[in-house]
Amino acid sequence: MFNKIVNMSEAKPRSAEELIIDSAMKVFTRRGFAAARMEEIAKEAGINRALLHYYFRDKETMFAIIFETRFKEFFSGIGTILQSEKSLFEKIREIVSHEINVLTLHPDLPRFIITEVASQPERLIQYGQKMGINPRMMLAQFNSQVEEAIAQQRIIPIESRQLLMNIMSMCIYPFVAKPIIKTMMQMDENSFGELMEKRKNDVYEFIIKAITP
Amino acid sequence: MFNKIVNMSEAKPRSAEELIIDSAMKVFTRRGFAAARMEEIAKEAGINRALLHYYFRDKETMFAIIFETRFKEFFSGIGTILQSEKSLFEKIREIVSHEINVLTLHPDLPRFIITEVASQPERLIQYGQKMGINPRMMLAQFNSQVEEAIAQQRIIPIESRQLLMNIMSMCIYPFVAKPIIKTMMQMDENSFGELMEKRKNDVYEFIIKAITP
DNA sequence: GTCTATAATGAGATAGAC
DNA sequence: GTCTATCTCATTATAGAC
Repeated sequence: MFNKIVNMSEAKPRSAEELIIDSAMKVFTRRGFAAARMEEIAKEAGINRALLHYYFRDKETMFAIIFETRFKEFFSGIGTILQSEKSLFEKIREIVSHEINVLTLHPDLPRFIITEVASQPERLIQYGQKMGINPRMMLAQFNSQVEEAIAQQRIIPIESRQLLMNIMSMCIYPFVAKPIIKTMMQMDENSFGELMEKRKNDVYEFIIKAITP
Repeated sequence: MFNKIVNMSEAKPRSAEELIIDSAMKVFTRRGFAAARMEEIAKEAGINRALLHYYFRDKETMFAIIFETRFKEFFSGIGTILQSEKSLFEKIREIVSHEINVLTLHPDLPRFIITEVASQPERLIQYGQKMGINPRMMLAQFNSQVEEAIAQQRIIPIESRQLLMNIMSMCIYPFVAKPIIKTMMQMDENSFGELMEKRKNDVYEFIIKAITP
């Protein structure tokens, strides 16, 4: 019990395994698989290179674990929202604020997923079905919701795929291109953060204005 | 003269140097700097590995040449349009169709630029000024154009940075995430192409609808 | 479990023949 | 100019002491 209290005020002592996972997450995300160095992972974890191989057989194995985690972070939220029972407009609001919230915390998540999927597209199908993601269903539901809204003239005619692409693009791209945007628009970390915070509402209103009759 | 005619019907015989450049372009773009292999570049050019070093000192040098070319492809078009004397609406239409046209021809261009800039942000400034790109001016002009349109109530109040981000996002992101989108939406190369062709108009109208009072 | 030392390999770069 | 053979080095992976 005394220990518990001490641990609450101190930084919790993490196992080597946890330290490695955390470090690998950072390094793989920052550099991508090919440019990541086992040395850098070990260093950031504060342990020896050989220990990486003790816990995880090799680089590929480590990467697979990291990729799966990040893959979930990237897809599970949006999947849940798309499949929920919310109304179309509510869904759009939720997607926008959820995406921008998550990506504010993990700005380099989408670039990581995108580059690694591009370099090995099999992974998308492999991990997708491994964690029970069914794009067909997700999209079908969104699609019929859009069709219905069009039929009832609550929104103007628009193809649901284009609408979904618009929504996702406006949320995700600014983070994918963050280094470019920051430089071009001469923003520091803070002003970028503020712009994204404000963007949650701006993008939502932009979309609603675009699709409302 | 006879030779000329023959050459016109045959594939033009390209110099080793050109073959290497073409191949390097493909391989670096496909894999990124870190994962690109000199072996693969040589193979695709149909020549020997040593010859790469004869024409271009080393991997870094080769990459710099490729990167500069692709950097221009990515930025010069948009730069020219932003700085032109066109009206705001014309500008938006031009940006959208120009971007989608270029990226249809070079779908993996933005992913390449983005990953390589992310891994070495100095390059952005370095190459940017090397080819006389001045983001401040480009954005300032677009900004005042937006402000003016707002003042004259031709468009609703909107922050120009957000508007520009929306435009660029909707054009570029679908190509950045192409492998993901194709899989999720179960499209083949053709249907993706058709969707993008249609997108030129869809995105333009989406934006206009969103900003018109 | 964690380290040091070392092996094994992969990949970039150079030397030198033709 | 173009190739084969070789060198060098960085990096992953393993063996074995503690």
